[in-house]
Amino acid sequence: MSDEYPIKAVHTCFRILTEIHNREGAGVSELARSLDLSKAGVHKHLQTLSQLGYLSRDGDEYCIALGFLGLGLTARSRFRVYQVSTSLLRDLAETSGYVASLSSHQNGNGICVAQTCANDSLTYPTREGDRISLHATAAGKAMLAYRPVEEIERYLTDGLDPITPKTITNSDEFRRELQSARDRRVVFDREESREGWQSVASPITDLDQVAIAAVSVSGPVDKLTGKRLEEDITGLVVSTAKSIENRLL
Amino acid sequence: MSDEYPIKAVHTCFRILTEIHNREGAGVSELARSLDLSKAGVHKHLQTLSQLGYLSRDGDEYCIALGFLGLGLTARSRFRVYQVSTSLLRDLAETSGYVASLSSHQNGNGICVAQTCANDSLTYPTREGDRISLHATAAGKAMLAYRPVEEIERYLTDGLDPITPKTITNSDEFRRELQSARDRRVVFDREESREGWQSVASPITDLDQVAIAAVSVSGPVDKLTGKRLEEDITGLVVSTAKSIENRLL
DNA sequence: ACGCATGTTTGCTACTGGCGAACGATTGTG
DNA sequence: CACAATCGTTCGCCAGTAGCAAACATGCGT
Repeated sequence: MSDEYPIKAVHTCFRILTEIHNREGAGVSELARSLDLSKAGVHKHLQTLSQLGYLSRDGDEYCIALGFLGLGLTARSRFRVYQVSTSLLRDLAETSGYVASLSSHQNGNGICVAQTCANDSLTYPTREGDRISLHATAAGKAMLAYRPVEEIERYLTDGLDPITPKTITNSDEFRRELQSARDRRVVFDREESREGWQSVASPITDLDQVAIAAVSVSGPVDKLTGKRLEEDITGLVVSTAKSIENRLL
Repeated sequence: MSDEYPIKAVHTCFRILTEIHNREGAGVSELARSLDLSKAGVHKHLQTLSQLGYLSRDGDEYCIALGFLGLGLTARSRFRVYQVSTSLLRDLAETSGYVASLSSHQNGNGICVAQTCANDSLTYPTREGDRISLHATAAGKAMLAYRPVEEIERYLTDGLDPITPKTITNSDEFRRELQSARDRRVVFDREESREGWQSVASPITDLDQVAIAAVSVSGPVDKLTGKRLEEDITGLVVSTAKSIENRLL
């Protein structure tokens, strides 16, 4: 399946794009160096992408342009889960007082689809559209727990990279974590993906009990005591996830 | 400049993507037919893009996937104009009672960057992220009017394609339209881009009086009388554009 | 059972993606 | 002020691949 990408040029094209995305703008030499490509080659790609309206020059570096906005927003609005969740997410953020997110599962990847903050002082590091790891985040674990066994095993063989010192990297421990997620329909993230932040998540499953998305609330460790997290907010998250599932029927 | 795109494969890759985007999902044969490519070639592209997470199979057709969401949203949030406009746009939509939009100019293209509707019953056909034509929309004309002369002339030579029966296609008439836009800092769109819809727009310019964006309000012809459009709403649009310009300093 | 649509796979070849090297333009450093 | 070290860009060039035609597999409606 994942021999190699059939069309190499497209692959390098998106390698360049994501590198620019991560660096929030970059120049030719910079990109050629970090992607191990020739300057000339990178330059050709940048020219092509600029002409097509997917990159724009901002001073001396290339930046992601608005050409992607339409693609990204229609991809999201096609999602029924997203459509029915927006109002519920807002409520969840306000009653919990922290950051409420909707994440989705697509092709073995987790993506934060929508996010609402209770107030502007909270600057949660994950943003809408960001990829989230399936093993280190609450939403990721919630989704992974409700996926077919073979998919879980395949994920485990790829290895559980440590993202913070508290990330679960032991396979057996991780399997227990998923089992507990299935038992209680809730998972926690205790600084496993971002130091200083913890979360609670609950899965959103289809009629076959396969996860398609997850709801989560995240807050800074110093403002969110264990008790409040594990009791009050946990209840809110689970009931929001349930409500969303009902709206999908 | 626009000899040909240096990297053809990337060009066809995005031709395929936009075709899927326009059709809101498509299959291999369908795409090969309308883009005049071989089925095998299209298939390779689709496989590559799927593996990279930019397409997903939904039943029997390929759809734009969430991989683009991150790219699109960061492109937008990088825009200072967007950042400072959101609250003002909301106010504009509410006080006018119709649809308020912020459009931007990038590489000779217009794009609707943000949009707020006063109420949900309004279903304005242009959505966030959509390309808008520079000669048939109010926002497009507002921006074009405040661009360098050579750019305007270049645009005129490409031809003013009629989009609706009321689209201005005569070069001289169009030049007069732009002049009037410069005189009053306001332009109208009277069903020139969408039948049944009209708009008012005012440009947002930088210190050199070059347009970088435009603010507009759109409403259905049967609910928006000429008087209200040309007086009350026009004033609101112009003052909103001015406020945004001030916030940019 | 057949015909016709689809998606997928297989060689094959002309073309092109990506390389190294060289060229100006800028920068900043001694 | 000149030198060194960047940067982005352009130029040929060759191996490798993008894209083709055609065959194959599969599913649908008649």
